[in-house]
Amino acid sequence: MSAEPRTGINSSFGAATPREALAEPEWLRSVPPATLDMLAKHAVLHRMPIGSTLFEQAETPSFALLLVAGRVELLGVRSTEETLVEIVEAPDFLLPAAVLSGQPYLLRARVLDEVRIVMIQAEAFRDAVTSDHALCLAVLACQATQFRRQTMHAKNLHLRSAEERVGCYLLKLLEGRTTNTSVRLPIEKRLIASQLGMTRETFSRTLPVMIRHGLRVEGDVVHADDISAARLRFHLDPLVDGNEPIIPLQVKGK
Amino acid sequence: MSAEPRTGINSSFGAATPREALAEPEWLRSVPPATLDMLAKHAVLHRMPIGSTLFEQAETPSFALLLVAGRVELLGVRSTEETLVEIVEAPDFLLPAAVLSGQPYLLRARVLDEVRIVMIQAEAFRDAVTSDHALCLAVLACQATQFRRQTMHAKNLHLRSAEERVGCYLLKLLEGRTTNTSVRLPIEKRLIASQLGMTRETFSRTLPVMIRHGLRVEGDVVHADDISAARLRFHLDPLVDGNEPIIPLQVKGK
DNA sequence: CGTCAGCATTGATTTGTGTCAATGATCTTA
DNA sequence: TAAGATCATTGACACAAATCAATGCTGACG
Repeated sequence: MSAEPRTGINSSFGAATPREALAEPEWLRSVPPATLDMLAKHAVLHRMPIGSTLFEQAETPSFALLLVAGRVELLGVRSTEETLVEIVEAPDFLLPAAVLSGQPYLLRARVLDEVRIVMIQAEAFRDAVTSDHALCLAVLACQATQFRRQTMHAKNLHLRSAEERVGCYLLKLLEGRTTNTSVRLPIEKRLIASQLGMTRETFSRTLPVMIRHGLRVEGDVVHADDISAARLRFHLDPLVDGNEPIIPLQVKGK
Repeated sequence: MSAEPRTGINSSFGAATPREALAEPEWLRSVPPATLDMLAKHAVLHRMPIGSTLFEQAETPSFALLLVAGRVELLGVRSTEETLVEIVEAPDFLLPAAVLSGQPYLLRARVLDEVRIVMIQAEAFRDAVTSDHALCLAVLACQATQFRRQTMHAKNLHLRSAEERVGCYLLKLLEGRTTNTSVRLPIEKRLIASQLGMTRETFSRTLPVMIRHGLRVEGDVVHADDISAARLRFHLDPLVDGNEPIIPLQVKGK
């Protein structure tokens, strides 16, 4: 493995207060400052280290958690088994569905990167959503995007073989950089494996196979020996691999 | 198999016009009549037979589809493969996420029962959501509930074996009726199988095994020979098997 | 600097489910 | 009522991926 640590793109060391943090996500831009003030009044800004559990399955949410920096994995749990259901990247809300409906969380949330979160009292959050239309639209946009991500994830798992999932994952990494012919794996292999719905071992075994299709992984670096060969074998599908941004609709008078 | 046909509980032959249909779902109650009028003006009421495709994957939605009676399956498609992602039961919206964001559908929608749907022009729907807070909250509640259903489905598939999924499915059917010791399967076995994420063959093979745990399936009837034995082996979990209703928050003035 | 914990790799083996194929049951339609 | 379609069952088999197990690697920390 290489020497330098793998850091996320989240250097956003900005925000020192909840109010500042609430100003960061673009998709909260359209929310009136007064509403954000109100939310901030019932919120605290927190920093949590890797591996911390933000909430546990079956817990009833007492806060709405706005992730302002870092990544969180959402896991379905059954005694000792865990299965990754989604990875949330800042800026986004963590399972707004549970908070809004006041129902227990269906998943466990664990910190992947070091994260910064705004914890907004659930009651205050619901009040804000019911009293401010713009916020309601923003949350709806979050929820809609997360729903589609979950759908894509399900399709990826059920419609592709392990090998294809790995191939497409690597290919997608490379497509990001048009110029470069090699990329760093953004996270540990065990996490990629769980994201792709397979065991570490299977992932490990699948990597060498990729050489046959023009992709070589050494340590945590991906080399595109023959990217057209890779594209020939693996087909990225925007309906599975797409990155869809959160774009709230804008309030309109009647 | 028994002689009598299996009919859904959806006899709601009510609504003859879009406007009437929009008045039916309880979770639209809090939406001002004026808004529903406006939606109805841009909508048509349609009836579709079993097997019809309501929309195709990758299509860009031109209508918001409100399911007022019947059931629809949402399928991920890859060439000839299909995988069931969700089953939507009336009354509910079909993939509001796609309509709101104006992005292409990620799934194919196919009619299970005969359905009745209100087709609302997408643009009119978005306008209504951006101009009426109550509707926005109602759609948000739909979207949130669907998100949680999808999460439960994912957990069911990944955290339980095929046998457990079948057992829990049958057990859940029986738990509905406290009095009775036997129930009809509500849908064809092939559909149950796909709902449980397995092939017909596997489902077929798993049924006889259930006898060991006090559940006997003959034709399309489930007999609870020893329901406590079944409960001992299979554990229903509200975080996986729960039925959560759509309950929108109510608009509140500032 | 050595020890220890977590990750990664590799091999041998198992196993749950899918696939393919054949037959029978049931329902539909002419 | 016969024919054809769809669904269900059953068996034999294949195979992808998980599991178990052993080893090496890397990085953290006293």
